[in-house]
Amino acid sequence: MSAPLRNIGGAAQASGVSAKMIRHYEEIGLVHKPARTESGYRTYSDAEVHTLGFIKQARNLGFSIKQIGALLGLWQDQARSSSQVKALALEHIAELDEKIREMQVMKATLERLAQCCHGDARPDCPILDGLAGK
Amino acid sequence: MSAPLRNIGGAAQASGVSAKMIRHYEEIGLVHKPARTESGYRTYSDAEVHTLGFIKQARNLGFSIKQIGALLGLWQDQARSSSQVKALALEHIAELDEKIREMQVMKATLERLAQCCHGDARPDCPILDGLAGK
DNA sequence: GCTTTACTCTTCCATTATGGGAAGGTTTAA
DNA sequence: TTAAACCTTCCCATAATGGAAGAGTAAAGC
Repeated sequence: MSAPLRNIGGAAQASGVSAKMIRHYEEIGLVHKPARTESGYRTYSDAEVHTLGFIKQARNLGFSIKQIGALLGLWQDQARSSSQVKALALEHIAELDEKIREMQVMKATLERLAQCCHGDARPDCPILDGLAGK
Repeated sequence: MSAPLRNIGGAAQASGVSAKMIRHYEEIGLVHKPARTESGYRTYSDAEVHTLGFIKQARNLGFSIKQIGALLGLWQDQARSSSQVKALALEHIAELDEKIREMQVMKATLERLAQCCHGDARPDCPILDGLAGK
């Protein structure tokens, strides 16, 4: 009962990361180069698939690839302190918050303009006027 | 008192769009090719600078270049109906809303994980556990 | 064993919007 | 006249993902 090895399609299905992205993550050094069969096919162990799943979860939470690299380093570092991880998470939360706020401002401005626009067959339009700086 | 013509630097300063981006917008056909001096410098009229300012405002509200192309078309179309503009705006509001919602979910999930993390010198960390799918 | 089908391989191109920089010509002001 | 401040084009880079082409490989059916 050796660890099951999968080629890239199986690893993709098991981890939720597309084969395309797995190759990409390898190319940019986010994950180690996997073993290859004699004919050159990549083969992935359970541990490698698990790592890909970790990356997938982190992407789902909006972490950048750079941040994920740091998270992976901490994950695999037995001597990490949880404060390091928490700092990364809080930093990302702050980024999310800023982007959310920016978009809420955009949305509010647009809604205000849209509310003033009668939205019928006539050409005059406060939305365009607003964009034109009037 | 003919209309003052500016070269690209002046147009950039007056519109808030960088010279780099003005050239880019020209290249992708978002704005018309401006006149050139004998030596090849672009020259911009007030109307062209105004158009660039329009684009800048639309970008500030998060419209995509494609959407801005449509907005510009409507802006310059005397026969437009305000309902067309409003439809574009509402569509974009819906996009913003969706992105905001996605990020709020990310943020809430992360905050929940971070709250469980004691954030001290010990290595055990619910954030990493969460990412690892535990 | 042969054929077909489903993988996989690499390499290149595209996306979105923006910026940096190099190498060289022009304008302007001292 | 020369130096600074412009401008030109062209190429490259970002972040994350996808697609397609052209060629090799694996597995299943018959």
